[in-house]
Amino acid sequence: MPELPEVETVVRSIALLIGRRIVSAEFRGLRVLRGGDPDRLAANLAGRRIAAIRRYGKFIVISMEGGGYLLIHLGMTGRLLLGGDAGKHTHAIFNLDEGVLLYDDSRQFGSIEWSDDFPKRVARLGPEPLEASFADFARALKARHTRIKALLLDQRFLRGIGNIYADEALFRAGIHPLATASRIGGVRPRRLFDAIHAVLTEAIAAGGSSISDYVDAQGRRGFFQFGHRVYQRTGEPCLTCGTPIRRLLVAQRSSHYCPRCQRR
DNA sequence: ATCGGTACCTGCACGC
DNA sequence: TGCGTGCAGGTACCGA
Repeated sequence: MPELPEVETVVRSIALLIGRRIVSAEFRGLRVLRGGDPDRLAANLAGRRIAAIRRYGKFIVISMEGGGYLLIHLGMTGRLLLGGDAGKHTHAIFNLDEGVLLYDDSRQFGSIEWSDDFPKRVARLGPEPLEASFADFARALKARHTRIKALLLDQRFLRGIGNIYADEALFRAGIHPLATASRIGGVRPRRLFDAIHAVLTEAIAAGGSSISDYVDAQGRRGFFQFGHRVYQRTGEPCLTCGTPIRRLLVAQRSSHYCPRCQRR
């Protein structure tokens, strides 16, 4: 579920944990723990204090006092929850000197891993969409001969954009999802850059999109789903021209677009 | 090196 | 009620 705006909202909602101490940690059945040793990680975390919590694209990086990083990715259904009871899909429990933090993930596409050094998975990512310069964006766009929708989903191009915000940005920019990135010319690179900026900024302000069950660490739903113009609106009228929104598959992902506003 | 397709996992909505 | 199908904010990995 979570793309950049949702992960940003989660990070903000757990910022109050900075300075807290992890008393103990428990990991259950973990596919999510990516081959790491649950007991060793629990022992490593016990007694350590949280120094910083930052977001890089869709990754959450928790820096620990004394060095080392806890890397968390929410996958499709991952949730970090402050307080509450452990359930069927709770895979990690962090007992803090004040309160408890749970990691919940029904589909188990998320991950939790420890890294002594700054995580390589994060170092490999492209720039933050809200920090990248237009010049760099335009240059990178021109260099890629792939379909624009697939490129927006590529975390090495920009980090943090997922299926919802890719579709929403392309709609706002009037670009067809199958357009070849390098052949997007004229004012359209600028329009796409601005559209990405606008849609992410608006979504963060709205606390993200809650399609089915996304919530922040305090259990609050976002409301940017009410601002979606094409995502999951197949068959409904385009808000600009009334043409029914269409859906097609690009890179095995649903892409929603207006065939009139987004010509090939 | 770059691509596009598949695998991973659970839950839900739908048609029969 | 149950069963099969398709779909869902994710990334990693494979072969071409």
